[in-house]
Amino acid sequence: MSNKPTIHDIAKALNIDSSTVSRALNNSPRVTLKTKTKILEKAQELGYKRNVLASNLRKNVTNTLGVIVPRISRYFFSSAIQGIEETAYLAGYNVIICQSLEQLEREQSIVNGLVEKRVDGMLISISMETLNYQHLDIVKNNGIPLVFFDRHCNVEGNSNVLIDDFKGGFDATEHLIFQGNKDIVHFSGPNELEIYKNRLAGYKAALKKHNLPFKKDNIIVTRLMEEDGFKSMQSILNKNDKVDAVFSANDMAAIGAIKCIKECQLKIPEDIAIVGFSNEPISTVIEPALSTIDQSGMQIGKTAAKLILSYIENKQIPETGETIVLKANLIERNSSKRN
Amino acid sequence: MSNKPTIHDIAKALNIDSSTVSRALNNSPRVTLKTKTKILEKAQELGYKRNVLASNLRKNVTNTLGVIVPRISRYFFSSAIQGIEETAYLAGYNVIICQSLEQLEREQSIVNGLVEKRVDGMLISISMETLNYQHLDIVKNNGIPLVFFDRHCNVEGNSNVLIDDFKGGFDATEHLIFQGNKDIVHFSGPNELEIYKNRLAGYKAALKKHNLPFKKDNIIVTRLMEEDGFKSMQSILNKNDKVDAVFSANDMAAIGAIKCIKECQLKIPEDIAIVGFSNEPISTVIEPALSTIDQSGMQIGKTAAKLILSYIENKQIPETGETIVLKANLIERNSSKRN
DNA sequence: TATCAAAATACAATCGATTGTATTTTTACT
DNA sequence: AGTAAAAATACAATCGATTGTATTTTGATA
Repeated sequence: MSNKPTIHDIAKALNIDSSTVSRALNNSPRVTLKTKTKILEKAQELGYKRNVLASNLRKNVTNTLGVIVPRISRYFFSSAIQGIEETAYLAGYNVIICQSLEQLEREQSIVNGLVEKRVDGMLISISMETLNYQHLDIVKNNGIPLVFFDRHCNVEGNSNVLIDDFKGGFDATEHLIFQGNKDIVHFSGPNELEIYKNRLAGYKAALKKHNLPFKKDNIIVTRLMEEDGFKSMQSILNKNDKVDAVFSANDMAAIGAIKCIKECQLKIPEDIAIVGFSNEPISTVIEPALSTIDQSGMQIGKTAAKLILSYIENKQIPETGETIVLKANLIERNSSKRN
Repeated sequence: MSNKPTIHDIAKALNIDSSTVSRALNNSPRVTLKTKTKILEKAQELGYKRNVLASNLRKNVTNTLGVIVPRISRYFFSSAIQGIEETAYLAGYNVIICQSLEQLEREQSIVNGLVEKRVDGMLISISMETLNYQHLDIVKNNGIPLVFFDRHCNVEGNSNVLIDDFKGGFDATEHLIFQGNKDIVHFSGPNELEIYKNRLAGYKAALKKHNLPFKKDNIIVTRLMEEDGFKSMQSILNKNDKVDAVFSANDMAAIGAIKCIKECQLKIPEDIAIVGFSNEPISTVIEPALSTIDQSGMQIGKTAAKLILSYIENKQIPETGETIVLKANLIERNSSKRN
């Protein structure tokens, strides 16, 4: 089929055995230096390239990580992927990227595909539709290390790399309270997802600490797209004139809200103050600049990659998972700072 | 090593040959329906999963595309990757993503790695340092189809998916001229890159058409990061008070320029009008909203993926490459529209 | 020089699926 | 029933590298 030289060609040319060639190319101490150089020269001469497929089959590894995210083009995820790729590259691993597009069914089929492809490890940030986790059992059953990042599930024994969503939610809300706001709406995401649960819990805790009443009506659950934020804001402005602040569980919805408020000729933060979550680049550009919780996708990605690489290299997944929680810091900008 | 069932286990259990099992699982017409169902049932019973590594070795394919971009987290690239992934997924392919981080050396090593890994096809948007292309020869030499997208190189026989950079540059510049601007600066990127050459050429052509003089000093070449745009704008404001508009070869630099202009208390577009390039989401959020050339990463990605998949499926790379040029349309926003 | 341990290399099985060819079984027709 | 053609299945090599074991070679020592 192809004319690519193999170790057998090298062996034949030098009248030695292919096992010796293989060992020489892998720099095994079992081959004498003289033979090694002879073999390396011949390999060079023939333009030999190792067939990774054959090697992988024999060794049952792929030097590949599988990564599943809801959507690659979301800044948070693309920067997480960037961190994963950089870390994996340094360790000699490649990264297969897949996107669930927030669909459970697709996530399931991707998981199966990656297991079939024998990735050495898997990193996942689950979709908004992922409310049960059976489709992930297959990963563990096949002995493939699995690390969740950001969007995880609350299951004992999993390994996760997260940011401190509770503290983020708490700080964001408390900051709004410090600025004198009393009636704070929270834009939340699907509340089956841990991250949104925890941000909401932080919000509640801050209200409680400062003796502000928790109103069920002040929680608006959507998918937190920009349009969702816009519409949510519209409905607030239509029915309740007491709301003086919004804590949005992500930046995109916050930006939708800002656009809505500006269209209504209201002032930010004087009429409505806003805090977002994620510190996407866009948050420094909108006017007023959006206060938000800094969540470095890059750092999460790097941490998650390091964690899974450690499992792979040690050939052992800890029985009880590890969870690494990264700091989430409030960045105060003009969308919430009253003078 | 592992206890995973193979076709041999199925064969043994049914007292037939493994070749028949293989054919049955691949739905070959050479196996009778009765045997097929028997085999499928047994496979199900044993929890058989095909070993893709073995299959790949034998068939010498990987069902994997390699993608190289300068940086994953740039919106244009992440949306191109999104398009590539979606298209590849539908065709049953996975996508390995690598980033050159604008470094030639790293790009070289990535290319070698992907060739070694035997990807079935490769998509690349070259780095800013990529001024010669020898490291790409190995791709063709190994019979791997290669498609450039966006950042390509001007080499006969390559296949490319591009947008119409010349027209984009021309339209952006002419639009500024129509708005009454007479002294238009152009922020350009490394002029070895075709895309920047072409955008510049479009700029020049528009000036010429409208009998405006081309001034060498009005071309500022940087890497077009946001800081570059900021600094370039600073130096313009410091030395030349006649400049009335900027056409930036990307949005990030344009945004840097806008920030600089606003800091200097000048008005956009009254004092300086600005047009960017790419239509990144951020361009709708900045104030004033940035006029720009719409360049859908998603569409470029999808088109490029379709093109390379066609080469792979047809097992033939056209001798003389194909180049697909997608439309680039001007979007007029407030950063350039004078009333 | 003979002997033995150590070093270097060869042998051969293996990873698991695929596929061209050979053989057996079935089917159809005289 | 006998035979040829067609269908189904079995055999065996192959993809290319890896690795445990066996064999040969080297070299040191008596």
